[in-house]
Amino acid sequence: MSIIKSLEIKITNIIKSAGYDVETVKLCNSSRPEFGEYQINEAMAIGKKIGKNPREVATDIVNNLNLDNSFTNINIAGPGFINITLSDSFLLEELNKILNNVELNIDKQDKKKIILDYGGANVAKALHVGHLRSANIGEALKRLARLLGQEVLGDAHLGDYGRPLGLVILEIKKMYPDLPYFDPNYCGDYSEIKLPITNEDLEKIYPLASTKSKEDEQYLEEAREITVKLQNHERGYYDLWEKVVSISKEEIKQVYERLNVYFDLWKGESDAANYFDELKDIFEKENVLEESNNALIIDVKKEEDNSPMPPLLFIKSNGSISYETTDLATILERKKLFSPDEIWYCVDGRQELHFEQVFRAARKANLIDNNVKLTFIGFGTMNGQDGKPFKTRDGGVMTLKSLIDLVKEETLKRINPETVKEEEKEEVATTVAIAALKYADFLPFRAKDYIFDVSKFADLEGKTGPYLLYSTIRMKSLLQKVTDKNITFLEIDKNTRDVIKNILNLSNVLTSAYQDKSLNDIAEYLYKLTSSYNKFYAENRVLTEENPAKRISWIALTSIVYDINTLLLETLAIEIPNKM
RNA sequence: GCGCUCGUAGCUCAGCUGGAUAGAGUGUUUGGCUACGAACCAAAAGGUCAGGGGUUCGAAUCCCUUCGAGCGCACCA
Repeated sequence: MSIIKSLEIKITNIIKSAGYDVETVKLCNSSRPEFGEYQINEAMAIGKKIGKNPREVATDIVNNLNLDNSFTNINIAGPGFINITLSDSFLLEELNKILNNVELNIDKQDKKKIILDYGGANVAKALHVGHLRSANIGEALKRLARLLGQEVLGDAHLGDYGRPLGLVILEIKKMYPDLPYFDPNYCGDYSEIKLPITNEDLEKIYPLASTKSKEDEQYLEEAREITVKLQNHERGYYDLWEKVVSISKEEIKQVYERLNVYFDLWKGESDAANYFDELKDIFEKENVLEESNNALIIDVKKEEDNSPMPPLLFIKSNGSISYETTDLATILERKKLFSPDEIWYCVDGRQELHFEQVFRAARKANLIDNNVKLTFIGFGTMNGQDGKPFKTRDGGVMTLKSLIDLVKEETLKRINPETVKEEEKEEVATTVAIAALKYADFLPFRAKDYIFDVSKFADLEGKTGPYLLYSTIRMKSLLQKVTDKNITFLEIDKNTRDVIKNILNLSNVLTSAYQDKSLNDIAEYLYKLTSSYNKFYAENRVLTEENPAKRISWIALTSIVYDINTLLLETLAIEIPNKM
């Protein structure tokens, strides 16, 4: 259990023993440090509830707090704020407990099995800046949940189905009509055919086909037909589709790996489609399907709705499956294969209505147990500086690869030639660039739209990824020079007090990040902890300090901060280079 | 039209289940390397928390309203 949590429990009991009824007490960081390090606000809430002067309540509580030697400098201020400071003896004991294992200062969650759907990659489309958030946030949430004791399966849920693929296949047919895939009389083995198409070609084919389909009704109709053929696994077309998917998947994997994003499952929408017949049976049996305009729909309106809630389109009028239905089939698939306790969707916030429809339809047909939580984790849209969804100057989208390269140009300029070997420069620059990119992406609250600006990512000073890497490497470098044995906390002095306070706050931060499903808390905390340490570092000389008790305590402090930084950067999927 | 999200320092953003005097980074001005790694540290300046009203001991935070921005509203995914 974390240090703060154990104190909160202790204080709760103290308040109860003073004769007041409380559930859980929160030990808050003081907003007025001159009165104490922490404050307890409960006396005012209790006073209000039972109609007693809050200062009297506070006095009763303080009388009992005084009996515990964990606290010093206990005082009451204003309408009934109780201010306290933690005693040195208490802190020393607790810090030494976590010195060799900072995870002892982390509160775990009740164990659950979670499937996390993130990434948002689509076959035959380049990963672009819009995919950055889902990859970053999803990967970090996965690691955070694991750190807090959950079992998590990350699923790429590849967009490998539906009309975009129909369009791609159609365009390939137009370009290479003589390929055996389109020859109904071909009886040979498709795996022997060499496809004259690379991933780079694919990334060009889709936009081209998409534009054509908007201008040419006939073309669009053909694409629709091919989409149906694919969904029916028609020979030739389906084989070509498989080839296209495998080419694209390889490239997507590589870009994700560069971002330290690793999926446990590479399931796609097409896998879920295999569950469609079973899904349809369930929905028919539950009697929730209706016919409307030649399509099959599910009414998901509720009486309490005061906003538009369109019906969920189950089967389109041309017989093809909508992506709502694909998502429903995916729920069924996940239930059957993994029986999760929760499914999280880390996707663009604009899809909220879509998922609301899907969740409601799933509940209506009892597709999944009522106690299985379906959670929408929407993130803000990445906009350009004009406030509209981001486009490059020529109107296109910026790929993730080119964004990484742009930032790398900046980091490369600043690599220290005295510590980094020439042949390692490129790799280190890439690692630092990705840290800059990821950290800048984590800072704004998840659900808010944000303005995409390359210079924001290329900024390498101040509250940035490189700052954290640099500082952490510097701590490591210091620790490697230590010659003292038996490192332990022996004393606490005013130089280290601020850093220690930040160390204690670790679990609070992780818990609130987990509750909000937002990483900005962790990103802020890393900066706060690191900068408080850097202030200490600038004002004191650790290794040459003559007072051995001070020196050894300072080394212990450095060690804990280093361990926390390492752990949290790992959780954010930010890699730390050895030198930079 | 209906709904969702939002408006905080020049810029980019925290803070929002109500707590004491509003917080960072950046930019501007200034100081600190004979140094455990200066991608660092310190200081100054910068605010009608979009406007108005309400709830109360207390509001950036909750409620109402006006203005402004972005997004969504069945056969794209």
